[in-house]
Amino acid sequence: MTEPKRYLVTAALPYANGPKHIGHLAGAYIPSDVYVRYLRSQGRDVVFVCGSDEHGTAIPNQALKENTTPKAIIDKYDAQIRDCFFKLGMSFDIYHRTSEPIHHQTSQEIFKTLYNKGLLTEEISEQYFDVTANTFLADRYIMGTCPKCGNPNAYGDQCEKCGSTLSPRELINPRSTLSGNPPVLKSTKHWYLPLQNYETWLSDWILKSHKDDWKVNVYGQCKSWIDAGLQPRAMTRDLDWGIKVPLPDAEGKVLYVWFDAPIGYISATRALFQEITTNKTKFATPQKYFAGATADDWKKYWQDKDTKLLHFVGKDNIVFHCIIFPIMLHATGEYILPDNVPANEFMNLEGDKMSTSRGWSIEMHEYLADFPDKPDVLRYALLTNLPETKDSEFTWKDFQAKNNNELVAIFGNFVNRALVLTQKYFDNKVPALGVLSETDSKVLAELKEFPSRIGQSLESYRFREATAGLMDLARLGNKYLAETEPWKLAKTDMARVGTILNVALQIAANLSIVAEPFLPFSATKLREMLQQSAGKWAQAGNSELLAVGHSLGAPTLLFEKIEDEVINAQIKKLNDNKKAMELANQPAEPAKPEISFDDFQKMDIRVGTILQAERVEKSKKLLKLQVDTGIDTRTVMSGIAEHFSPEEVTGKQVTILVNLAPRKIMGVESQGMILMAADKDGKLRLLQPNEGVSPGATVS
RNA sequence: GGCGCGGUAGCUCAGGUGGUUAGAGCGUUGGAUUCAUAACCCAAAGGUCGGGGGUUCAACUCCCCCCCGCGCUACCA
Repeated sequence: MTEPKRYLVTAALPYANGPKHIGHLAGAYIPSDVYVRYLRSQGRDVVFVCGSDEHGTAIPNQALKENTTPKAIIDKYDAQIRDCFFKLGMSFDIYHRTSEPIHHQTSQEIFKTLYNKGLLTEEISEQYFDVTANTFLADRYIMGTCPKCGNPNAYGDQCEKCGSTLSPRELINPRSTLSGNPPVLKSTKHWYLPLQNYETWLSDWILKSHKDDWKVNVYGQCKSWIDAGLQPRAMTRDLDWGIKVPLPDAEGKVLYVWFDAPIGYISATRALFQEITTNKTKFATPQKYFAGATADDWKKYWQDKDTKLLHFVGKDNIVFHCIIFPIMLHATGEYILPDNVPANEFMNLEGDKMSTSRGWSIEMHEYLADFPDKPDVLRYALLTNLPETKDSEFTWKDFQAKNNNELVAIFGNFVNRALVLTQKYFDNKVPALGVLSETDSKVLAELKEFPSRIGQSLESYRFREATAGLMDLARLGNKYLAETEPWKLAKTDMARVGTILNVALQIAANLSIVAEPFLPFSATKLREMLQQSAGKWAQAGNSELLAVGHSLGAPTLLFEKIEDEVINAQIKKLNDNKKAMELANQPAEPAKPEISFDDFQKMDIRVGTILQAERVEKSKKLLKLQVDTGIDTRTVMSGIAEHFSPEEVTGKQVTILVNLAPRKIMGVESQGMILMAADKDGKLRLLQPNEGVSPGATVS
């Protein structure tokens, strides 16, 4: 395998319309970070970019929902995601934003390049337009009756009841979800990228040259798309949020978010080199290769054939990173193509698909709030169970087990044993190495094998296997101690004990190097314990990392156990969250059959005041109320005792139906009915006039 | 409906181009041990590899059909 001159690694740009969850981490971010940290440890020239994706229709719509501006939305979620990534140890050289001017510029340049080359086609089509909101509507924002099953709440792209895919024009009685009004058809012009023109080229590139080195799930999905035949795809949208189409006759039009988002990788790289050359490094971790870099050096990473470009994404992104973006890059004639797109599948959670909107997810910021000192535990739990070949499953019990049985019991325990023994017998100094026994030699020989084996797994994007390799190294240490039993020899042969502990400590020192890409925080902690400077991958496997007589730091615990209560609380939180979201998302009760005005007129509804309230014996639900109706003072039995105490309703104005036929309830005659609003969760609320009115005021 | 990816021990998952007794971790059981966050170490039990056909001397691995899960897509491969 010939080693590339340099690497450019991208991690999917998170969409800044909401918080991101651990499924996103497992899909793209954690693996990419491990990979990059490994490359850096190898001394390779690598740039690692990411950033917030801040355009598209969902952003202004989220703003509408949160009653704020699109800018406020992206600022909020960009800051949140950025902060979480930092706390989880994501080592981007730059975390950029697609709202930055340099990205607008880059995207427009690429659009213009394609346009000037005559590679874009113009088409005029009729699209639904919301007159009140003064905007064209994306398919998802149009609802109507499904032509196939009659579901009145089908979306413009799909009916979720019968599952059929729709186009907005098929909907019966379409309405805009923004205003609720029926939209009108309006013709509009857009620029399309004729993907079908690149079929042969794409087929050669993917189906022929990457048949063996791309993952089957990625290859299969690409093949499916290519075999299906590609269609022209609109690269512009009617929207006032995004990157302006850089053409004279394009008022009110922006670039399609999927056109500009992947270009964000390029902009981020440009911005990185601008920052390096102006010494503004905020979230960057520049490397020695950047010495003497110029602002134009980003081009080496995007245009030089000796650069290995890698896109880490989740499976929902495969088509954009393997088909559309490469076609864009290829069409410009200026850019290199990805060497690989090691996309992962999805990670499910406790038996169900992760979904922020359904409340069934573990958001990054929530995890960090609950486990602020445990970023590595999450990294490890995800790494050992990445959805590399198929959808995988995250459970809290498994998270606990991975922590308690592996990080604590194997990794942390081994380090602790080696250090505590050294402290006990050798005053915390690395003891001398004597004559090696057969066991020692065997262990040292095995130790030597680990770094390259783990490295090979990483270079083939087998992160689970690599992570298992790391833990196996700690196992080797434990096994070595169990076999040599230095605590027994301490009574008779201290020199031998020294040799054993020297070997054990060298294994621990190796762990700190090999663990760094996977568990960066713990690796640092371990280095501090060993009083060891950061080591490079090339040194790993070496059994002389720690010099004889070297003083060690105080042994502390690398990991701590996580108790059942903590895990149970998380599971409960998850279920509570889901229930809350179910309620919030539950549709309102369907309307009752129509009635006439006369029917309504028959009801005599008034505002009354509760003068007295008392509990009713043997009844959980009933309160016995004395209500001043303006006409009289009467007794009303009301089933609100589970929601209100007598004290809190006394003196309150309420809405009362006064001409309801009297009825005996629990032996007491109830003369009327208090009207209540029942929320989706069954909780009751009083209906009160917004200002006090005199008792007996009629309601109509 | 079509296409893609999956369906392997109780659980989470590995198993290039078909070939001796199908693997790992966890869990379970037994043993050993006490330096260590009762952790470590050793060992055992556990699978008709979704179901049914076929090719082959030989199939978890190739072909066909069916069932299930996930994803993509739509008068269309």
